[in-house]
Amino acid sequence: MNNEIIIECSSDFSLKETLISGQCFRWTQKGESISGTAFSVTVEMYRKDNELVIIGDSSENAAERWRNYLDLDTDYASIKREVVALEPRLAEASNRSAGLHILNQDPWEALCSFIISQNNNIPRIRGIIERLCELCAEPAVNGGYAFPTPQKVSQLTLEQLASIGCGYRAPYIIAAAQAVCEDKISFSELRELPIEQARENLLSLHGVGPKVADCMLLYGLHRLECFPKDVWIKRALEGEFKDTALVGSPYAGVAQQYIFEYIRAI
DNA sequence: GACCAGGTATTGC
DNA sequence: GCAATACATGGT
Repeated sequence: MNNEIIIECSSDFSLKETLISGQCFRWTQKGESISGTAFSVTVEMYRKDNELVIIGDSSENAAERWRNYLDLDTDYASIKREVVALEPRLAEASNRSAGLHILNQDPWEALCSFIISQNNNIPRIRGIIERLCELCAEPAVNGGYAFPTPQKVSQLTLEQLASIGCGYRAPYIIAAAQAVCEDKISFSELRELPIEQARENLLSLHGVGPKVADCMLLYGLHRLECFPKDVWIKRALEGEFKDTALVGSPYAGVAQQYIFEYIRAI
């Protein structure tokens, strides 16, 4: 394992806050390093002062790819200042999540993962996703499995999906996969459309409601204005962040992540 | 054994 | 339109 990439990055980035957070489900912390799979490549990453070390990806554009995935070129310090200015009660939560970035995940993986997430808990979501990958994805470079393509998923039977424990969500998963295959859902379109239209588009999928649509747009297409409201966030909006001005701001999604991690940690 | 989890579809008023 | 309810599953 000598294919080591070194990426310069500022102190304003935290691997742990970013990858061990509710926005993704396939990363695991082992001591000081974090390992997982994205773009069909399995890597291990750790932080060393102002350098990020990534082990396991020997492809030519590896550094650029991970730089983009981890969103290292976005100025989160200024985003944080902006949302805290708008909502002073966010000061503590944003400090606790210091260095959290919103990933540039594969949009299909985000859509599928958050369909699975509905009325479900995080450990179980992770388990279902891993079993889905083992069931029908290609082996990843450097071990483990890729995330399965929509083509592969669309061909699964309800029985196969039942066998990995995804419960009543099985038909939703197949419907979403088919919609992507048939280009009824186009991620390149969703990336460009005004947010309300992008949302409408996703809501046409059976099994995708407002929360999953917002998660898909925020985590899969980096639409940072989306503010997914799950049970935890709704609780926060009733209590500690009652009548917040955050919803509707251009970086509401980043604030949402701060609040999500904060509320859950209490 | 009831209750909960990064909700949604369906039904009934 | 809005409030209730069923839905699979596994953990507490």
